[in-house]
Amino acid sequence: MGVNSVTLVGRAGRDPEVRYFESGSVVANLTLAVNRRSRDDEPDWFNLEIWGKQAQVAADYVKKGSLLGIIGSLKLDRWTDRASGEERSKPVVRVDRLELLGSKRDAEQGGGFPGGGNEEDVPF
Amino acid sequence: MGVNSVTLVGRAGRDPEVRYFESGSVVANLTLAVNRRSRDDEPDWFNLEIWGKQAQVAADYVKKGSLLGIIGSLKLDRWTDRASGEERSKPVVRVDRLELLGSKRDAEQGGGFPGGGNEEDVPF
Amino acid sequence: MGVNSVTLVGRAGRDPEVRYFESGSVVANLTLAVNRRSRDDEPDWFNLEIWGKQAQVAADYVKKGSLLGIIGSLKLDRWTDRASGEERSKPVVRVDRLELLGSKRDAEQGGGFPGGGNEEDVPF
Amino acid sequence: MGVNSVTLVGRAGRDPEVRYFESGSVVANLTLAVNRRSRDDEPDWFNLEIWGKQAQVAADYVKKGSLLGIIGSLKLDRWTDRASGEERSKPVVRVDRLELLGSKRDAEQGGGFPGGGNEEDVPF
DNA sequence: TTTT
DNA sequence: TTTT
Repeated sequence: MGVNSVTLVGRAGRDPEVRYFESGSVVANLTLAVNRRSRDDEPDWFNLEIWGKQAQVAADYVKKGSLLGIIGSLKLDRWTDRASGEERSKPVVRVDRLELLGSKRDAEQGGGFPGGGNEEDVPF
Repeated sequence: MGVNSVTLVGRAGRDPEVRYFESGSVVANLTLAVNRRSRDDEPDWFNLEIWGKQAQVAADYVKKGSLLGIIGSLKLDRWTDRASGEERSKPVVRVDRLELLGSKRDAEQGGGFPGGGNEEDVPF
Repeated sequence: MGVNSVTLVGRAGRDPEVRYFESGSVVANLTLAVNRRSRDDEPDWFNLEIWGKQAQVAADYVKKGSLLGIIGSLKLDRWTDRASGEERSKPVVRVDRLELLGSKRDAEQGGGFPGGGNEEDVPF
Repeated sequence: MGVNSVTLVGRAGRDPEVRYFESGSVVANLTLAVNRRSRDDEPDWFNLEIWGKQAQVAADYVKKGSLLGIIGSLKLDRWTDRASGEERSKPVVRVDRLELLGSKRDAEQGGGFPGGGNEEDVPF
């Protein structure tokens, strides 16, 4: 009785942290910077959690700065702070699909979006 | 250079809080319970923020328990806790579209989908 | 290098057609009526294609009139019309996740979806 | 009573066609190639329809080959073929938000995301 | 804090 | 018809 779908495009803030469990499971964690509409705003930084094969893809191909597209769902990790006793929560995006968008090669070979880079030119 | 799209279906945990600003702006805030796949799990609770006309729709039609579909974007409200000096953040879903998908009252009143299947009959 | 995510909520126009292959694969096909913003407009009717376990869920629980939420991707089936030689295409939504959001029966009975509440009964 | 959300990332197959109406409305139409998971598969080609300010952005900045992210909804344009009398339909993605992904600056500077991880440095 |  |  719930639908929960999140699609994001942004850049990895760090190389992924990858953990291998004795069970054979793999999980990759990374942060993704997603711009807001106005370029003056700070981007939003989201915590991504990726399991299984896609985690291995992240481990092998995602680097700090990689442009990524992800499809997943949003969950709230909740816990009680020991010191203060306060309820805390951290949003985590559970990634179902990970797409590597563009690459260093893209950038080297040029192309892309003409006239970009000047905020005044992009009126949104 | 960012894409940020969130689609959720869940139930309102409370009647919306609506604030009217002197500027004429309206904002409605409410929490949405979105069930996880397993019914044993606690749902995720998300904070929704709705501006403008859709806020007025929320004020007029959304009640505790209403089944809602929303399309919007995910942002992280960030602040520094005065007492502890710690960085805090709270995820907020900024709603661009709000759909009323029915409520307990609908069900009680015999609402729902009478005689579906014939296109002429589809009452929505 | 592609991102393709579709989220829909609407009502099943017919009971699903389910096919079992010798390989053990299962596919369910159904149409979904999704309202446009204006209630005066006709809804959009989409073709859904569901494979595997979720197809079996569709076979067992989805009826004409069921309110469904789906997450998937959009593809265009293309072919050449034999008679006219023209290129044709039909959009199909490949469903990755299927959520049962209630049915006519729900509204009438005021209860949930048949067999619900017991995780073992809801194999997804 | 409908939810309809589509998020795509792909490349423009052509420069947009832009039409200006006497009413002052602007519409841009273009096709978007969205790759499937397997690179051996042909991409899906979608028809995009963009109105208003975003249409003007498309007119000014989108070129054949531009990498685009879009958020919108899926509709089916339907008509009856005059010659054959057959029902036809063509899927159209109505774009609510258009994002230009990748920029000249990216290309000029080579390699992704210089100095990432420090929010102050994030150049997008 | 929702709902089935 | 895009791109890698």
